[in-house]
Amino acid sequence: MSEQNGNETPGQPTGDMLNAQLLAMLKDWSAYGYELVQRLNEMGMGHYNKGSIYRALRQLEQTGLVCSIWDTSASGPARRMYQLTQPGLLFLQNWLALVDMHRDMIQRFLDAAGRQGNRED
Amino acid sequence: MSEQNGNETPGQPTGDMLNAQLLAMLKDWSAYGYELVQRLNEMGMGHYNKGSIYRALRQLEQTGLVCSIWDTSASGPARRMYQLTQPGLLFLQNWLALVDMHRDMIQRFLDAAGRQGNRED
DNA sequence: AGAACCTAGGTGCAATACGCATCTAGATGC
DNA sequence: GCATCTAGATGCGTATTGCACCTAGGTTCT
Repeated sequence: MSEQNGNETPGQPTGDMLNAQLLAMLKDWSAYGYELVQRLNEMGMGHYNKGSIYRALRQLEQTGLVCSIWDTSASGPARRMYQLTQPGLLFLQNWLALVDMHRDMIQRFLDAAGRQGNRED
Repeated sequence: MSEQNGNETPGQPTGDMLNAQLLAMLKDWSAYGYELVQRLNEMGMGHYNKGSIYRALRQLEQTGLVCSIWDTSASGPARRMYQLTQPGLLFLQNWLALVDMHRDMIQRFLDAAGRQGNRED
């Protein structure tokens, strides 16, 4: 994942986080890479890298979480259409559970008002 | 972030995700690396890599999200004690907001019952 | 004493992941 | 022809990562 950029702002989601976003977007309808790149950027959560997304999709296919076919029906360059697979859906559910744990854990620590000293730095 | 391992299981959190876990654990009390390694592994969310955790802590210090001092008061090898800084707390809050967006986005896609075809793959 | 083990932090290296720029190629418009 | 948009992909230098290994203080057992 992209690390800090010198301040306190988290970087863009990459790795499993980006994978999960992509899989989620493929849940109920096929899509192709170019489309996903645009939709991710429209969705506001930071601006994504084309190269990383295309490569993430190819890797998701290699590991069987999505599958793809070439779509030449539309005019213009051929599109590689992706679909979520069953393992992909499983991954997504596992990921959601893990993110929930992560989120709750952080929330718990943030909520726990300084029980010893509450140093202000 | 660690990628797939050939099945549908997400890898261990690394990158910003690991950073957030570490920062959260430092919220209200200082701790040292060895301790954090053990506590992370006890907390169940996968088993973490010693090297990655020590390096993450050093990098968090470089970017100012934590600070550290050597603690030689206890017996045994010296411990590098870490504390969360104000920027670190800010990072944590920003991260939580970002994770919430990520989580909600995935949840939204998972909940949206197949609105077109609902292919079972 | 010294061997074995635990704590604590760290490094070296190969493999992977990433951002950025660039490339190919079809289609459309001028 | 030439510019531009769509669509996918790659090359390359850097950053991260996992794994194994190393240093060093301390305790326990023999």
